[in-house]
Amino acid sequence: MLPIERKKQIEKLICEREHLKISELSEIFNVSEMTIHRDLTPLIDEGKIIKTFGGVTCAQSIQRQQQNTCVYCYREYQKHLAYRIVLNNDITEIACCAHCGLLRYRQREERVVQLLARDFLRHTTINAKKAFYVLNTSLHINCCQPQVLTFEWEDHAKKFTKGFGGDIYPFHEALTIIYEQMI
Amino acid sequence: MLPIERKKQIEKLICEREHLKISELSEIFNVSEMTIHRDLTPLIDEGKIIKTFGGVTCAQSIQRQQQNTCVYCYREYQKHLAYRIVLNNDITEIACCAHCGLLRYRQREERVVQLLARDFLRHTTINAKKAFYVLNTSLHINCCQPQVLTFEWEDHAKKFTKGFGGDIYPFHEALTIIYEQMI
DNA sequence: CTATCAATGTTATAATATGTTTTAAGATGT
DNA sequence: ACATCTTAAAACATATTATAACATTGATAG
Repeated sequence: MLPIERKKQIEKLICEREHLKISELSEIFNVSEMTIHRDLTPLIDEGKIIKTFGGVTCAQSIQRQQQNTCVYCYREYQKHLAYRIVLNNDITEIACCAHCGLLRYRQREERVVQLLARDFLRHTTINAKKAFYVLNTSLHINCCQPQVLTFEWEDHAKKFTKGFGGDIYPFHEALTIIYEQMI
Repeated sequence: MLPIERKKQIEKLICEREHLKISELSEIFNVSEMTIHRDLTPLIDEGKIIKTFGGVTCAQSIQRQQQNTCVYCYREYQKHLAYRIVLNNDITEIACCAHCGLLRYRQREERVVQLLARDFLRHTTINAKKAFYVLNTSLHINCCQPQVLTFEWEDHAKKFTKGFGGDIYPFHEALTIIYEQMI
């Protein structure tokens, strides 16, 4: 295997597994640990990985551990479902989905200056207060229950429920319903 | 074999295999490594290949891997629409959407060992050959035209088209239709 | 026939990659 | 805080590959 191939694969492996020992990489590619150290140097310089004693960690995954968990349920969130709550001290809280986002909103209500959701189909960022909330649909997305989907346009929400069923609510109604279902 | 013929074949080989050693090329064409070096010089000058110690790499494949761009249309791709083509040399090519993925599949067909898509609604990774392809729907997702959406289950595809319109096809039919629409 | 040229091979030297050994630094347990 | 173990980094040695210079071959024109 060419050195450049190995270097690429090392980078890929680290990102996939998040953590790896130098000794493991040495065995995988059948080269000495010194060679692995040398392969890693440019990746460290570029900030792609972080080296700790005995191993390496993907720089992104470190961020993820610190930042990518839902502020309400502590689940890891996916970008396309994320619900963002901007507070009056410029801090943004991120919930894993509209379900958690609505519940968190109730807790923080008086400090919230902005509320952002994602359009379920187009993944565009939208104003969560003007969004249309679909509950009780037959499509399950493997996030929190009772499930809540957000749409920018009522038209899309209607077309969606035509096929997948469910009920459409504006922001405040969805807020009340979810809250009542959780107590 | 004529020198010019060998040079052409070297270029082709490098693009196919992505990586190649000088020593391998030397054996394949039964000429000295020095001759291979000389053959490669113009390709390097043209920027078609990148030479590293001991071998050569196809320039395109390096750029693509680094930049998160579609292997077919060179657009930056989004994870939830990505279409992945795993080749028999363990290299994975990534297209920005099913549209580009299908067209790329045609080019690489005999070398493809696996084909992965994402379920449009649930974002789960699915077998692209068993997926259901929705064309001509009214929902536009700001990727390549003619637009192609992939679903794991026919049921979901049907429910989707009930609201948003469009036609459902299995893999091979979608492949043919997209190809014919692009010529 | 031989001068010339292009293509290729050969050899010597330089550059790069890798491994090994030694020394320094960090982790761990008492 | 110290002893011990593990890992990192530096220095050196070795192996591999690249490059440049020169040699060989074969074709062609004069």
